[in-house]
Amino acid sequence: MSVRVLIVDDHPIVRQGLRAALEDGGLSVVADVGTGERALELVPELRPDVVVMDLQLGAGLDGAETTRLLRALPEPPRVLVLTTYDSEADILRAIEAGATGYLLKDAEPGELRAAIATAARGETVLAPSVATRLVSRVRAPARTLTARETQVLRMVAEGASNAAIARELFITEATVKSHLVQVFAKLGVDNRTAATAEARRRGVIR
Amino acid sequence: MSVRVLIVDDHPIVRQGLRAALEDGGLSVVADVGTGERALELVPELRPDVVVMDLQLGAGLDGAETTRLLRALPEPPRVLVLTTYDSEADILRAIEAGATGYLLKDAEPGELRAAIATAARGETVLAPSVATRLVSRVRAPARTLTARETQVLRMVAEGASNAAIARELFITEATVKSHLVQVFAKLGVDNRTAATAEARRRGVIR
DNA sequence: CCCGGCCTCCAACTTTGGTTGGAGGCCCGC
DNA sequence: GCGGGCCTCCAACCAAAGTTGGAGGCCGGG
Repeated sequence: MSVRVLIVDDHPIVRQGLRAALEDGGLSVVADVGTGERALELVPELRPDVVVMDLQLGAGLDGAETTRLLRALPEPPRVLVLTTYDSEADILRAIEAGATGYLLKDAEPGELRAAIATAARGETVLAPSVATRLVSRVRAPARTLTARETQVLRMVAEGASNAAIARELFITEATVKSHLVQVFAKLGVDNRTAATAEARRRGVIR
Repeated sequence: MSVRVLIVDDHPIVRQGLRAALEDGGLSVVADVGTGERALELVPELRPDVVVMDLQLGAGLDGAETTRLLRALPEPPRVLVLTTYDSEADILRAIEAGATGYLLKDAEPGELRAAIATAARGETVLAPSVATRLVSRVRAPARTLTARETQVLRMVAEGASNAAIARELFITEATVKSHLVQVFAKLGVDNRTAATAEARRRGVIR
């Protein structure tokens, strides 16, 4: 019996392409939808084995959040993330939300079908570039930013001053500077603009 | 006789989706290719009326450059850009490269087919959000950055210091600061990190 | 229980960035 | 030929940002 798939992507063109690619390969596409909300409605009813999920879904629920909610259902489907970006932040969010796999949209239809079969069996499947990122993250002994540091960095990237950040977070400017010292050291830079550039490059912010 | 279309997109899934959407609508897809180079090879031979072009094409020629080269051919095809982003920089580059239209990938298949018909007649077709950006750009009396200002801003966004920028451009730091004063005023901000954030938001840098 | 990481804060200092109000040369279009 | 935009440069000042070398409280794991 063939694997039952539900497609979540906000682009109609991509939905149509996926459907064609999967049905050509003998898979059964039970539905294709454009929003996370719609996916949450249909999954309990249609019981797909695998949900193919885009991360960027326009307004409303995003792909990672939808994945988390789907995985919280009784007898949840496997979720295979299929997206354009391989930023570290996206990958980590998706995996920690419970995704069984992470593929990029430049995948060939054949790879994609193989990945769905693998995901249906509950085995993890990662695109090569995604795997590389994860491995290098494990190897590099986690010069990883803490939650607070990331939060501060994100505000810096928006153009906020230290004073503004302090106000918004109800801490002193001294503390903001302390966090930034850590951030600069971890990213190997020495000023805030370089930090946002490097963070973007590494994908810790988008 | 039906409109002849050639598809250029680096994602096989999207190519398949586009092909399905267009053929369902009675259009004739003469080929779909993944690179600009391949498009340049096939167009003189297949003579499509309209080329549907993604801007992001991975390695090699990008969509804007490919558009420019296609439009330089004898009896060139119309080029309809179909992409994910509506950044000002992308839009301007595409239009000035000779694109006849600019649509976003969240378009419905029906809209897309209508746009192709319009483009085939040589009329311009813009997605609403793209049109809005263009109009607001015309209305706002061109608080537009000069070449030099953009160059400096781009280096700022990379995290370069004023001193580093001065060195690289063979000008003094005073000049760099002068340019930045202009940039800040035009973008309505008062520091370099906010400037890069705003520039990114407006799509003047990516 | 104590160690380590995280978050908070401080003072005092140096450096960089940003502001103000200029100026001159160049080139283009009117 | 001249006005205007662009690019260049200057001095001097003020305001942020970044550095250094601390410290204390909290929490979770060994």
